[in-house]
Amino acid sequence: MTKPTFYISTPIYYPSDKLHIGHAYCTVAADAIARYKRQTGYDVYFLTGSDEHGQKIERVAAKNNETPKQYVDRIVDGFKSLWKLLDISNDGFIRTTDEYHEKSVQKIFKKLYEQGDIYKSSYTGHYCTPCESFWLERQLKDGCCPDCGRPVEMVEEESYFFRMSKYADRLIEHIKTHPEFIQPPSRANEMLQNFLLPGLEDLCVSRTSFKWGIPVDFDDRHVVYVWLDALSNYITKLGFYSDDDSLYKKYWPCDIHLVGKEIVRFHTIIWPIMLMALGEPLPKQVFGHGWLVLDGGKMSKSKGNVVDPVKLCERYGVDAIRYFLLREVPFGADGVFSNESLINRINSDLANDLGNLLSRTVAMIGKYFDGAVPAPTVPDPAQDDALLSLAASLPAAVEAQMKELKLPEALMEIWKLVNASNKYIDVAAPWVLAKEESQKARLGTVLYNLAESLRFIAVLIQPFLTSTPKKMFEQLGITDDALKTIESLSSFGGLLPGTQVQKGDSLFPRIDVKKELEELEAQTLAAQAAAADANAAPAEPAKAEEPAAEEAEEALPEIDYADFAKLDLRLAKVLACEEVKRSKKLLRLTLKVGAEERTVLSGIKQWYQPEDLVGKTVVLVANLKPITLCNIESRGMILCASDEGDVNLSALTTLSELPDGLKVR
RNA sequence: CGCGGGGUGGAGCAGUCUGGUAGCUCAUCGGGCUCAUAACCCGAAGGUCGUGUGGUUCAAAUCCCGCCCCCGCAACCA
Repeated sequence: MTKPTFYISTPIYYPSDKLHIGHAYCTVAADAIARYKRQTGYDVYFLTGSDEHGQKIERVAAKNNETPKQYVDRIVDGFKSLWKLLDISNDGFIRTTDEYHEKSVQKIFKKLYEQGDIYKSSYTGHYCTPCESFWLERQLKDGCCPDCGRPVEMVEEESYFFRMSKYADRLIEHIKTHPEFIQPPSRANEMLQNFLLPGLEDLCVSRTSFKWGIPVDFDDRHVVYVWLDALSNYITKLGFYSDDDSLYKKYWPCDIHLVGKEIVRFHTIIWPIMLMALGEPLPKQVFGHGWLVLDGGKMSKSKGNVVDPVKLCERYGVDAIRYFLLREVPFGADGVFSNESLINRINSDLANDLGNLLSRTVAMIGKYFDGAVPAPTVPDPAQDDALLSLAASLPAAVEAQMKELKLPEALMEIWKLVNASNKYIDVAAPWVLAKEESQKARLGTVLYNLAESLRFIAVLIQPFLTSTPKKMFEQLGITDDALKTIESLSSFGGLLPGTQVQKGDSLFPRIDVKKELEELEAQTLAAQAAAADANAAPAEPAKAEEPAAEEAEEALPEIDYADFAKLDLRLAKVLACEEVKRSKKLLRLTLKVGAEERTVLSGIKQWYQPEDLVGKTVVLVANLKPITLCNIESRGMILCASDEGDVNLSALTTLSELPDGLKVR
């Protein structure tokens, strides 16, 4: 009989930076699921990888004086070594720069073009000429390029578009009839309400503004743009549209795409529509996991609070980190990361409960039976039943949780046996039995039950922790691989009496919380000081962080008077001012400019009450191209001054009262 | 009226769908034990379940309505 297949993927991560603990979380979770499925008899394919194209990479590489390829090679090596460190058991690693992928994507693009789902049109956006890049509205900083601080202009670029709207109805239908498709279910509502039901826009799928991407083979000025390239990885790695698509035939459709909640949208809208257009089956499930949130809020480079998984592993060990990630975060929701919660988790669950249990059990077998596991000859149902029946029911209990991808709950089930074993020791009191020679057989039974329970535990935690079960088997003296399988748990009593146990090191040394936190605090301070030094001294740029923004801050290029004269600046009187409903930022101002009245929107709700402004004279850029925001046309902008973080802001006005309409120059 | 999630003992969460004595982990306090990594086991204290003293009901954390606060997504700082 052939095994059923199971295909699981993580996102392919973007190598613009090193990976942080959030990426590690997703990949470790996928790994635990993959290992569990293998353990329970599936033929698993587990895929992860890297998404290597795009302008950002092109640019970061240039900053490092590397070619994009050199740069991604280096960073992706880092990805791979992190996964190795974390004992990730992926079967494949795809890089979007791999040749098979590029070829296959070109074929996909061509097919969609030929069948009319991709068409050529043009795209209008904010363009920064010196940087040669397009920016989204919200990326702009004070209306200027976030990279160099210079003004952007509206530019049209020829692009290919993917006709998503054509498949929207089918997708809506699919989501409604397949409740398991988007998990957790709240995400499905979000997608439906926010994107699908209001109507899909066609997606821009090519760019001419940069080169670092897969060329469109029939129009080489264009490069395939992000999603069509990246999402395809899930099938190109399996050989889709290649000479050998046997893996594709075997494993597709995917069982689970595990993704962060921020990219659920792309995986549940763009990706299925791409597959529909290709005439291929859709993945069975897209699971959006939550984030590891730091004490102070979201993890971000600018806050300087990014948690490096490598450092954590060095300090606490890989299994401790894996355990924390899998246990602490409710799957599908956000979880909080803090050093304190990490250390507490390690101490209580791993050191106190599990490590200590193994230690005391092995020690007693050593002490009372010279290290040979005794035979269970004298059962005492009153004491033993609770333990034995719990152990017997455990594999099914774990399965029930894993079926719903409830990883923390699965671990909690296993820990019930850990706790029950500790309690069993207390109830059976082996040290009392040891005092009476007549109780020796009963003592042996108690210790046997403990050792066997530990074997159950070791077997069941194998998907979650990787080195710990090995150490446990070693200390328990179990060498027969048959005793390490899930099948060997079908009955309690697989462990052979006479097995020689071996006292070893503590599984998880206990951490002194207070001392540890103090030390970490000191380290953080040192790191901050070092960072400050690095900023002050323009020495070797160890890593290309983001100094560019600051450099650009002071110096905009000189302009001629003629450039300035293009601005029509006017004094304007605020006749009326009201909040724009549905907007967090905008105030709607009615201005009198000489004989004229006009409506101007300004994003200053945060700083001004509407009544603060009425009657005031402000400076208006009168000949700015009108724009529609929140369905209101804004004709011009008023000038304000603000500090770096936009903490303080003030609208500009005049020192003495002057009539509105006057020219400012 | 954009969409969604959340507000439960000091901290983090479950319970809400299918109303019926408010549960778990950690921290605190008391006790037990000494095999073990000052670990383990037992017990206690601590909550008017955001709010209206709203509605339905014999009965509401749970269902309905209003309001407040937090967080994410989306959309707009011209």
